Amino acid sequence: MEKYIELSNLMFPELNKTVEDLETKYPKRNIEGSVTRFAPSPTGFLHTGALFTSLVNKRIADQTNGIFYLRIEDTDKKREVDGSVTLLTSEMKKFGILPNEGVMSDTEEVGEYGPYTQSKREEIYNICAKHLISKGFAYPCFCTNEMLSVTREMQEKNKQMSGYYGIYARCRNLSVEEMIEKVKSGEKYIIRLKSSGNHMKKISFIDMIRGKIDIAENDQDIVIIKSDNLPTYHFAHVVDDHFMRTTHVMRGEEWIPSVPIHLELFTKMGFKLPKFAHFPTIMVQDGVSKRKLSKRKDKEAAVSFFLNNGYPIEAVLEYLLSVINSDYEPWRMKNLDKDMFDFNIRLEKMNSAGALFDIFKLNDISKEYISKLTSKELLDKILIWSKEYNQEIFDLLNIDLVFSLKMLGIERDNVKKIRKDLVKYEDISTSFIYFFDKKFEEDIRNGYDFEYTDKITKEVVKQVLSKYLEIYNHNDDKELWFSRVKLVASSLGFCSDMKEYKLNPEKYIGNISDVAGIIRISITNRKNTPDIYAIMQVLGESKVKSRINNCINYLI
RNA sequence: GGCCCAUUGGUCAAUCGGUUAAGACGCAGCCCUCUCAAGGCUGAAUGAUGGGUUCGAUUCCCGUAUGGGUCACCA
Repeated sequence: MEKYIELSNLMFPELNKTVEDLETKYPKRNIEGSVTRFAPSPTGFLHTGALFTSLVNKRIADQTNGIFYLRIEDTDKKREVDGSVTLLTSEMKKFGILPNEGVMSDTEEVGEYGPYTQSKREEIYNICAKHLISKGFAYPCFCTNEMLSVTREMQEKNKQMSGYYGIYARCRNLSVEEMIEKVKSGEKYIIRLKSSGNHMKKISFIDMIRGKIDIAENDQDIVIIKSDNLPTYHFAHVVDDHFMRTTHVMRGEEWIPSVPIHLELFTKMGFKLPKFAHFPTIMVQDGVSKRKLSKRKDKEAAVSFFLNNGYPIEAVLEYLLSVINSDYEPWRMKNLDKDMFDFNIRLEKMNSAGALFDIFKLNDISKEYISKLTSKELLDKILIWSKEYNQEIFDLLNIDLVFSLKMLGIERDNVKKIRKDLVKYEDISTSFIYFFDKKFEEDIRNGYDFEYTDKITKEVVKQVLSKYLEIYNHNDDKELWFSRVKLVASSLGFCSDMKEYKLNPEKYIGNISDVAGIIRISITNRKNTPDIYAIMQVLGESKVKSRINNCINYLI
């Protein structure tokens, strides 16, 4: 025992703080609620899976009036990407996933349990590592990378379990005297856990989503402090989640296999275990098989995909909520006017199988969401979005805001007929583009999209437009307007009654919908649009007339 | 390969041993209709597989198959 203490003092001569000091400095939190965290590595943008993870953590904390904090796990300096923290925090903010504590931006940390950036916590890890060494639960390992890879190759050749354990853990069998000797002589080392586990023995832990999980004990002398003096994930996780007083460790299922390591570490440190929950991975269909959402292959893997395309934040969040707990949807249908966060998620209800990312479902939720907005709300949201993500749309809408508002109000501010053709804000640039003169003119530069037939010839189309223009009155109400269209139809040999037309199609050149279609194309150059009367009302008399006139001229 | 997790329609899924196996998305058809969207109605489509346990199994247990994860001085 004495010897271990001597060794630990030799390895950390400057360090005189103890684990007890840390316990005092980071006392148990005086709250009832759950303490959860999101702990990403600063390796780039916010991944969709990470958004899922952070949402659950956030909700569990909020639902219990607990604390949700953000911790940055930057112990791998090689993989770190500049600017990630700024990106990460700003993207989380956009989705409304604000931490109560921890890293708020790349320059700001809030809370009494920090620092919340792992690279700033070296001393804390060292104190804990020293503690382990002084107890004989950890030791310095002097093996070089070359030695380790030789061992690994041999293990592979002999089909043995790879890793640093048992007889392969050369340095664990060094006597303390030898260790002291080597350290004194300045030999380079890293620090390993001295595992006392038995791989043949099973232990179990309770996962809040999956229930009891039986798994082999850890017997690997895993590295806890690397040669750059920073901890590995396993050690940092145990130390941080203890001293930040996390009650619920909730992370992706890829961590399940390393839980035995964590369990041993918690125990050897004398820490109380937090509760664990491991989320299923969000998958994507790739041909016939499923795979993890991949940063490189799948555009929807990055949260910026939703932002760039103008998916309403609320829709993305609702979609995620429905993946977290599938009873969210029925709840939503029953509680139309409630806030989505009035819904309490439950870990036990979460499906443990990996869910496919379903863009159709997201689209549907998004359509539904947008359809419920008033035109004023919609305009405001699109303006906010486009200002940052789509300057062209922003400029177009700003040409005449009153006009834009009317445009978005078509078949909207009327509960009976809700349009659901807008999936995301970006769709403005396709489905509403003909409202803008500049864009419309560009569009017809290559001609109109009329489809001529034997009966409906270019000449007939021209006649329809001329006749329509002749009797058009902008002040008509909708019924009057339609009766005039009927008049145009019957005067030129079209049938103005659909039922009659279906009975005797051969008697007519075409029907009322052909006439409306011709007018539609002359004004919008689209075969499909919302109510053509409403469109004309928004465009105004002079634009309508000049567009029809232009079209007639084109046909000559 | 070892270990771990998973497996109900194309997708998300409900069922706390007994159901005509919900619902949603998507798909198809019909109705409504100036086109589209929406809406209404209808439809096709599901318990991977082999054994147990049980009066009875989608539900519990075991094997097999398939998919995913993990075996670093990365997280």
